[in-house]
Amino acid sequence: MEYKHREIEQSWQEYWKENHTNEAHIDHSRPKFYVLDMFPYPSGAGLHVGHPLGYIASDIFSRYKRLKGFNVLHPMGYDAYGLPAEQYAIQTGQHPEVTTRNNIARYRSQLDKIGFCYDWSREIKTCDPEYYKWTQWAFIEMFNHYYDTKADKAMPIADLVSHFEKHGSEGIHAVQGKELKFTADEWNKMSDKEKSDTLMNYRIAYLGYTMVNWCPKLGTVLANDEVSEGLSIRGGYPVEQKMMYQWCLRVSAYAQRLLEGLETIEWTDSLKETQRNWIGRSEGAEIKFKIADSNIVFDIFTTRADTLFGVTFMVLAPESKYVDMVTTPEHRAEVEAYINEVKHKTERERMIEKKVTGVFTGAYAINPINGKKIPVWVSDYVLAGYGTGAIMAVPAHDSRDYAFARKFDLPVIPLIEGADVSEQSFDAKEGTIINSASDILDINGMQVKDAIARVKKFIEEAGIGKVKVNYRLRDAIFSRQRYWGEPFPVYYKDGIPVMMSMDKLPLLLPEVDKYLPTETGEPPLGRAKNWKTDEGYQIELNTMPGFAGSSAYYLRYMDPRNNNELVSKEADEYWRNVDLYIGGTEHATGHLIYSRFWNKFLYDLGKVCESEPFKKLINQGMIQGRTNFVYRIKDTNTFVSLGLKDQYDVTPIRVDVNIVSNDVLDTEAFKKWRPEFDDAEFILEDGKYLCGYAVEKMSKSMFNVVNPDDIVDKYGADTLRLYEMFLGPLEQSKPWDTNGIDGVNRFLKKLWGAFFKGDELVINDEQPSKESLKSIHKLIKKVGNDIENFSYNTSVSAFMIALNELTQQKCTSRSVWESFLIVLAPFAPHITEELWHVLGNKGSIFDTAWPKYNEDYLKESTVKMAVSFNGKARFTIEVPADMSKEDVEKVALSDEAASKWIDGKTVKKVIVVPGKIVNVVVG
RNA sequence: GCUCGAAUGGUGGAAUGGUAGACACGAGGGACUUAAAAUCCCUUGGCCAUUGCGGCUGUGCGGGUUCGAGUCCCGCUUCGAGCACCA
Repeated sequence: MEYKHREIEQSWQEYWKENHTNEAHIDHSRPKFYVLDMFPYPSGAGLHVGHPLGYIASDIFSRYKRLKGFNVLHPMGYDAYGLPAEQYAIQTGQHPEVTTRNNIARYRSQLDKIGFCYDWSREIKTCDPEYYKWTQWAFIEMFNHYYDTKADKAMPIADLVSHFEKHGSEGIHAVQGKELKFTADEWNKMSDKEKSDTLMNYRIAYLGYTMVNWCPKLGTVLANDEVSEGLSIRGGYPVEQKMMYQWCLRVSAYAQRLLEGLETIEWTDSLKETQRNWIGRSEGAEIKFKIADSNIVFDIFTTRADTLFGVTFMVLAPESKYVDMVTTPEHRAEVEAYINEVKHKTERERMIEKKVTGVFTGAYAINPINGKKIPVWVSDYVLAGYGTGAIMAVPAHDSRDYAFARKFDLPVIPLIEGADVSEQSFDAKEGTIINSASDILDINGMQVKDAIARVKKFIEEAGIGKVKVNYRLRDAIFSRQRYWGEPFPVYYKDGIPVMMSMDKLPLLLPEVDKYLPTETGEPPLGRAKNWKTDEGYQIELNTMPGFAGSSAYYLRYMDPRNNNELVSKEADEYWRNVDLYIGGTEHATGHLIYSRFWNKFLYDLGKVCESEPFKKLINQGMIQGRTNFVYRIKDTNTFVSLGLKDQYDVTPIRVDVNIVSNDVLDTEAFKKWRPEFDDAEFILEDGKYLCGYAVEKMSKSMFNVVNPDDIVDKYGADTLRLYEMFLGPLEQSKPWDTNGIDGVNRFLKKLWGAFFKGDELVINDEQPSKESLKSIHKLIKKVGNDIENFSYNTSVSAFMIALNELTQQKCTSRSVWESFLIVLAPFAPHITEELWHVLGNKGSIFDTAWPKYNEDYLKESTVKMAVSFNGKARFTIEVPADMSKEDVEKVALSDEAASKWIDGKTVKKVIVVPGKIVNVVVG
């Protein structure tokens, strides 16, 4: 009988659908297991063969867990808001919703063909009002909370308000934008607008003036993780810095908990490291510097309090408010010119130039440790957004300060014994301190580490500063000046932002005539008719960013149709959090930070019961494209095969990989591929045209896109699934190469063939042989271990080995083959279901249990051991597997060859490792 | 610059510190076939021997620990990833 993958796969996919095989329900009699894929943004290009890699891995794991008796939740949905659909809308006028719906339909049909076990009854789309109602709800909750540092969690803003009414700002423990001080009386006298503005300083979702990444080409601000090297990730357009009044999320309040939480989850070290870098905790001190002959005092942040004696100048960021305050009249013109110049440079220009620039303000600060007067400069190498936007410069021990000092001829005072600072700074945090003494403090002779601690303690005692921990993590900018996103449930009453009540949610995205900013430069929602509340108040014109919808979607899957809550308590307490999350590394600093933040916020509110959303996370590698090249002889239409191309002057041309097989070009298809090639001629080698290849990103423009639909059609979904896993370790990036796919396809055909002789089923109820039991139990053990360790490629090899062994043993025993099918089922669900059925079983193979393996079958009666002398293997002995160590030694030494070798020398040591090698040390 | 990871045949890749190269692709040879496809069998790291059995060498480079190192340690080289005027 022939293996007909098309019929088999279609019929089982229908069976699963009709029987709701993959739907999950709360069931307290079974342990739960939640397996999640990072849901895709449905792009217009559809899925290529790289996308399903992670989905296949999670599918295998889900099916395996199910066979192991777990109640598995394995849902899928779409991250449906995104720029491409909107850009397409701008160009064509087609509503992004239409584009998105079409793309989703395409994705769905592609996913269905691969035979995933998703519970589609739980499907969600972030652009669905029933879904984004809860995104809007979470935003309102964030608006209504502040972060309390004493309780170390989010608390209702109302608590803060009542504190203000009684005590003013005195005695609060709140994370705040600026340090504000006011009395109860002052608070009570504030206007509603003033109160609103003041509270923005504390709310977790707040409106604030911040420096944002503005992308003029996209017409919107972007989050830090959406920008790389001064260019937007989407589209690669230049990004500039701009002050804007924006909605922000106070993610920074959670910095420490986001850092600590990493200790409790099973993520790869590199991913945790990336998040630690992004959070960027740095311990240091904030020290007060007074401007000479004035009352102005400003703080600087440093991690090197020990270098206070080496400060030879101060630097303010151009955007610092102190610049204006300290600049002397004589220097004002020069300083203003400099600031103007800096302002007009984009971030990218600043980075490319890397020139040392700056200007003197004319002011002097007083070093609090020794009373020395030091000049205050302005330079763009100091960032406004980090620390206090001001630094103390220690050129001897900081390379940036050093470069600045050399350029402007400022003094350099070495503070560490033996450090040569004539050519470059000495940045290392080690050595013995010198030149560091004054009337009030002497740290000479101390080691750097101790000196830092000493100075920190001193400045706190002397009241000239305080110990401070800074984080690089910034608050997330939450407004986008775009159309295709969640509308903010906010309206403005007399200039005061007001949250809508829950009964007004979801606030639906309105229709607009064009997806472009208004003539007055307002976001596209400015075009919406009647974008006002019933009372006539203007509704917010910005929309939420892409990460808004993806930050809590894993919770919604637990209870996707609940109209009263994001997730019911019952569902949350059963499914808890994601046990296994699979997705790409590109979300390491975006989605995976925001989700953790969002989850912790909901945790503070008591809405979810786990403080971390994703217990274990696996990053699947990227599948790159494998581009094929043909070589055209210059100024001709003749193409020369790879091996002969060096004899000619050729231009390499990318050719569609779909008309190339095993690097051999289908020349007829090539002629038809493009009109200009229809009279192409070829210089062949060995009668074939061989193409060159290169590994590149998989994309249409490289002609290297392989569509999974084509593979499924030609070889079947089971072959695709096995082959994707066989390609290499899951977490490693690798190029797609269809060349090897015949191997796994052959394996499935052989498996099919093993069940039949002609059209007759050959499987019977005979007792399996010892060898067959050994082969199958070896396989059960190996595959179980491999799946738990995500080592799927070696599993595929194990199946091939086991199949070869069983066929060679002519094994036809039903029990053995049934075990084989169950173990293979997670990888190749269709063929195993079919053969399971052929064996006379009813129902789905996934309703059975994973076979138990018996260690006894794996034990060898005898083992071969290599006996080696001084590490060189000499001969092999065969001994009973359960022989004692001492007896093995005796056998090894009594062996004829051994005595010959030892002749004339004495045995120093005999090392016996059970089942391994006997090593005899002679000398 | 800092942090993390990687380097094994023609290719993708296997190897709890214990006979490196499993498994697969490709390649070469053979069987079946009028022929091709499909299928099956043999060979396949390199060098030498192949009228012997086999021998030598070999996991990016240089050291070290160990009876024994692809694996552990130290120092490099190259590639990849993340962060980056973060004070």
